[in-house]
Amino acid sequence: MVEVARNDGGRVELALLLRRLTVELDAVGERFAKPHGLGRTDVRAVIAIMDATRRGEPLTAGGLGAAVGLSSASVTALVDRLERAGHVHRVRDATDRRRVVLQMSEASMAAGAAFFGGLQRELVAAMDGFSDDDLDSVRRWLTAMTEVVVAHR
Amino acid sequence: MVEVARNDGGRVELALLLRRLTVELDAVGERFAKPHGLGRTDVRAVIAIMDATRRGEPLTAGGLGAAVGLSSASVTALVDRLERAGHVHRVRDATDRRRVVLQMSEASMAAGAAFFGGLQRELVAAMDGFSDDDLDSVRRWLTAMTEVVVAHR
DNA sequence: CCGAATGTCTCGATGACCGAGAGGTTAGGG
DNA sequence: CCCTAACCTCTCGGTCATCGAGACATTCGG
Repeated sequence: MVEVARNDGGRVELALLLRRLTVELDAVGERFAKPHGLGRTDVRAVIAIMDATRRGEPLTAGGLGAAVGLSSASVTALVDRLERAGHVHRVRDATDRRRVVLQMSEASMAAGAAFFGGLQRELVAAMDGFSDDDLDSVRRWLTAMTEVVVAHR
Repeated sequence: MVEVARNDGGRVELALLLRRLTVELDAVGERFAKPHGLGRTDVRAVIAIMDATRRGEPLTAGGLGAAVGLSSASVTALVDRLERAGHVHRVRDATDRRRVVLQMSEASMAAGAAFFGGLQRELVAAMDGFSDDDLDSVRRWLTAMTEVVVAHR
């Protein structure tokens, strides 16, 4: 690894920086989860539900399972946990009464917005020191890296 | 979120791109874990052991626990699993015989290098389309973002 | 109206994790 | 040389997240 870092123009270093950043972002997730009595999966679930709600396409139990990669049995247990903790409500869909749509509670929506929204604002603020050209480079880079990662099997 | 995206020069979009990328990188970890009979934690452990070994400071059981945030009991179980699967060996430290240092097996080292090294090569290759200035912008940005994330409590 | 498809939940089993504490090892002071 | 405190790892018992299989309710097409 180190020995490769000679004539690559620092490209390997960027890969390592990226890994470091993802590790730290992971840690942030845990710092959010702990005080709220949530586990890893629960945070992913909450984020998925909030994202879907914001998109105006509320998640169903099944959709949540697909989103976070859980079996139906696990989704039931997961939603039980989140509901018991007051983070989501189960609501029977009016048009298809087999389905259960998940709604975030006001309080949890606010808590999530405060935590992650706060982080996002800090990140955006830290971008003030960058020119539009800088940020455009970053955007293209992030897009390229994501494509590689998605394609990697 | 969307409504903030008007006059920020795409900064929020970058934050979302970053999140997308971390999610995909997470998925890569799982694609590595599954076929090798490993769990989430196991992969983190293997990476920690490989990193430490490369640094020339082999991890002990206790060090591994600190690195991945597990109790000593869990570390024992974790190392049991990895050892049973043939990924690591327990070796009593010669100078301090209380300690157990962990060594990756040749085979697993090779498998890890093939998988993650391969991904790294693809990432580096995808950076060919970027100028040195581009990459310098990216480097500064990654560094700045990491600082924000680390500082966020 | 009936059967197949669909969405969610229940049950029992498995495995990862933790807290408490046992057991062996080292270092330092009488 | 021994005793004790500190240290590192492992064992034990319990808790919780997850899964596979299948039950139950609902919808949809013929």
